[in-house]
Amino acid sequence: MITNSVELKKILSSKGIKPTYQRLKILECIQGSGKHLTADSVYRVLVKELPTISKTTVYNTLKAFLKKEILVPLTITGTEVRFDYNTHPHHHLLCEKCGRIIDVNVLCPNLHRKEISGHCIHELHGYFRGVCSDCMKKLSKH
Amino acid sequence: MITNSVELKKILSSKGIKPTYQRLKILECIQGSGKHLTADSVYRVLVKELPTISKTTVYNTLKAFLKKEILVPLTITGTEVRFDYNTHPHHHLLCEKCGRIIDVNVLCPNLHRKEISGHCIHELHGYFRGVCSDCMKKLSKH
DNA sequence: ATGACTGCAAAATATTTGCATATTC
DNA sequence: GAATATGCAAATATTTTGCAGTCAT
Repeated sequence: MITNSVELKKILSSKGIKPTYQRLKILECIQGSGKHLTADSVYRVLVKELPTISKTTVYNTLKAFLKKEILVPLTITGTEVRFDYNTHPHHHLLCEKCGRIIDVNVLCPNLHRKEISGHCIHELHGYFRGVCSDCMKKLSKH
Repeated sequence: MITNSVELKKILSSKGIKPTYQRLKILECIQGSGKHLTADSVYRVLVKELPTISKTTVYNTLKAFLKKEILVPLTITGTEVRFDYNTHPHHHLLCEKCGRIIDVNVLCPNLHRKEISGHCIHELHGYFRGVCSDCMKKLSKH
């Protein structure tokens, strides 16, 4: 990731979102982490250097980012939403051993379909459940 | 759906789950609905004819069914888990207009892969976001 | 009577809302 | 200074946990 604060500001402005300090920090946090953070984890990271930030602002902001399609929601665990910086479509793996969510690149013929049996398709979310390669290695040592 | 109470009882027994009255009712409710219910909607349906049933039992039971792979969790909205009676793997569509979750049958070459870049795959969940055919029809009338 | 199942109440977790204050153009 | 954004506190929604009572074998 080479995207810096100035570029993130441009992205927000181009989508009609005022690039306030909090909003920039929230976007920077998610795109810089390389992970799939929840609203709560974004809050916990930011509150260290920005002690006055509130969870409400984090939630408001993330919701706005979703609407403008700056972020994509990952709803894999079912009890929390994670946020993915919207680069290109890809699948995910939820590791049943360590709980991590890992990017997986697979070819999928359905990724760019616009219509399926009369339904209009906007996007495809695919995720696998299984055991990640790291956990597989640990298991095979025993 | 032709599966009846007797067959459901067999399914539970064969998976090592004691087929109590509550458990049978819960499974019957989900498999008979043809929909994708949440724990809360299962509870609200059952409490009408079984006023003493508790949400705790519904949650306990559904969790046990997941572990034994009698049901599959649908985690599409991100703030609630829906339950699908596990017949054969299929994709879903979340309609952005009406909010319904609809079964979609698509061919997917990744549905039966057991391994991807070192990760061990147990199952694939795929869902589309878009507008369902019913809502598309309504839209085109204007 | 032993172990598993059920259900109430309370806790924990995740998210939303109302409203007053603060910030920005 | 009008409009928008922020943040506190309280409310809501979903799920989990502790524990006591119940049921079936």
